[in-house]
Amino acid sequence: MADVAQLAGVSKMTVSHVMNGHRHVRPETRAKVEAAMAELDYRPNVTARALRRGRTGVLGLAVSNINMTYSAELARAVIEEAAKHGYRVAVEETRGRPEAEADAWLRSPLTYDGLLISTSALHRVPRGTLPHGYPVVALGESMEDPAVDHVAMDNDGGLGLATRHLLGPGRRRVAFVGGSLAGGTGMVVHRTQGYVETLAAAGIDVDASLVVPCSSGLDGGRVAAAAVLSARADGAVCVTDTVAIGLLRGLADAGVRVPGDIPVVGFDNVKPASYAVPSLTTVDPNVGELVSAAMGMLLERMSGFDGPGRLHVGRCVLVTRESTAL
Amino acid sequence: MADVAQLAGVSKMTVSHVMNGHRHVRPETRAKVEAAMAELDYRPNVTARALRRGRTGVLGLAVSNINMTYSAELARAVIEEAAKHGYRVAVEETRGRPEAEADAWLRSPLTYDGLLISTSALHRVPRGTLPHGYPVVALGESMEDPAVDHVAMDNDGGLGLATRHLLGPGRRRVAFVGGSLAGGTGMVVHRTQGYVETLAAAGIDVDASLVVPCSSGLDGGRVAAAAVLSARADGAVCVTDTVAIGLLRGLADAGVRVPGDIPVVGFDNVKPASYAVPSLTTVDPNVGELVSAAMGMLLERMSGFDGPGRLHVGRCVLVTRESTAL
DNA sequence: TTGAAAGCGCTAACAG
DNA sequence: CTGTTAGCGCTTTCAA
Repeated sequence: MADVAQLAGVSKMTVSHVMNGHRHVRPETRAKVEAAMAELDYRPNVTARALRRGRTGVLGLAVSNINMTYSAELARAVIEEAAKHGYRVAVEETRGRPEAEADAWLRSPLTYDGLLISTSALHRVPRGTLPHGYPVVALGESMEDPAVDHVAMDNDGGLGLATRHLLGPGRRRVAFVGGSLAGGTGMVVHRTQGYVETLAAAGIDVDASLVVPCSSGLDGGRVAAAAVLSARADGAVCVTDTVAIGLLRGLADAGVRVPGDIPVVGFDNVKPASYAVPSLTTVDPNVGELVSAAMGMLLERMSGFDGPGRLHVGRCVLVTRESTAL
Repeated sequence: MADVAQLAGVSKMTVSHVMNGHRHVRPETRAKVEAAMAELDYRPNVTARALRRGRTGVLGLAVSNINMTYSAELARAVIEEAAKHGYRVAVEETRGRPEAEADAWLRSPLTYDGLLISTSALHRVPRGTLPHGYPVVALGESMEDPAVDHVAMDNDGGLGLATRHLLGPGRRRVAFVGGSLAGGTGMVVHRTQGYVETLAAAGIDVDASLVVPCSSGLDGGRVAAAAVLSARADGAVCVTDTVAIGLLRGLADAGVRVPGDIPVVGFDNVKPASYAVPSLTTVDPNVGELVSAAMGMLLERMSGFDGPGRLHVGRCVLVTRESTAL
């Protein structure tokens, strides 16, 4: 920058103002500066700028698994919402690893003006580890840290919608694929709870063999098909669309027809759900609305709001498609 | 940091060394410093550190569309490869707008120690706009900027594999879905070229109605189904797996059986391809190998290599599955 | 084993 | 309309 200033015969300040348009510069001066910048192929050092300004214009988004469709769609929504407010977004992946990893990640983020975290392992992060006094909003499951703003979907209620949709005339053996009666991520716990409560309300005892745990990817659902069949399920609710799409594949492997033999419901209303064969009935958590709520909270934190953590819970809607069309 | 130093009764330097382990500190001194850091909930300012050190330990990855499965899987591969070398990765989305790609490239320079760009619109960025002398590797299609390292897949050859796989006894009307005879992104141009060349080698004239342009998402493929059918195609190669999965859905809508009526092939060997119903035959570009080549080049650039741009082209392999099992 | 000084590249605040 | 001064928070260099 000093070189540019010297070549243009002005001070560094003038160069700075030409770059930022922060004040009026005489056209000839501006032209000289711009010529010098071009001549020297000058590029501002954004690190120095950030240090001086105290802000970067970039928000961070932490997701546990960047190639899960849900994360990717969430990222897209966050990027669009942030752009409306003039911010860029950088996405980082935490791999959903517990304490150590999340903690290490959380110690470093001061490059970002604010941070959105959507990670499944966060419920295991010791309370107080999160950087209070630094703008953070947790997206997704509760971390049980009351000092941090949370935006959650209504996992419990959403899974209730899905389960009730399947429970019907003569159908009482609805499986829950990807659920767990023995704990797990916050998301799994809450969705399992929704399943259990809904069965209870319908007067059905939970048959543990119908709660089929599985890994969170496509593969988890595919593998789970065997257990679903051997439990003689007459319907299947899945913990996520990804698991559901895997299950569709697993059922196809076994020659089972969907919805004819077993209707299937997912959760998340991710785009591929409507392109699956058969297209997937699912629970739409309204991510756009969640993201805009989260962004609102984050911006408030960034402009100095320092109150206690708040909680926003979205509302879910059932979207019916072929996989439950009987 | 000054506060910590004062509370611990030492100089800022000692605090710095306790943090970084750069030199020996007497255990009692270290303990005092650590106590002070905990007491004050001290968090180092990574921006200041980066400014002083001249490096951040973070690499940038620019993708045009973060919720395309391919981008997400690429990101995952890059993150893992970078981790092997001690780097974190931040992913940014450019939405395929040339300005945004140039922007990520031009403005991020000193935030990231190096930058990988997976481009679709970059071929439209004016040559010379790009910051030479800053570590950059382009992943994917050529930008025709010979000063920049490129790592590309063999789009042309890969599409040849796919097309030849379908051309066979009595099958001469193989469509190319998502292709374009009129230009487009570098990727589309190269894959179309592979299609055209392969037909030529088989002595078949290109029927323009069999080259069906479409948007790049699932929807593009779904919508394209109608054109494929009305062109009386007897097989379909798709520009990407995503388009292919959309096409499967579109054909299912029309009651057309795959592979019975029309076998389908994709490109990218993205994970959902093997979970589609029917599972999708596709071209595997070997992303892992491409990423490791790109990372190698990037690390060389980061350690000062300043030679002319290099080109690495990977090799593709056909993976056959149900969608072409006759 | 510890400290003091200098400065990374930039911009806010105050002149002129 | 333009320049000067000071300093963001940290680490490198040199000195003790």
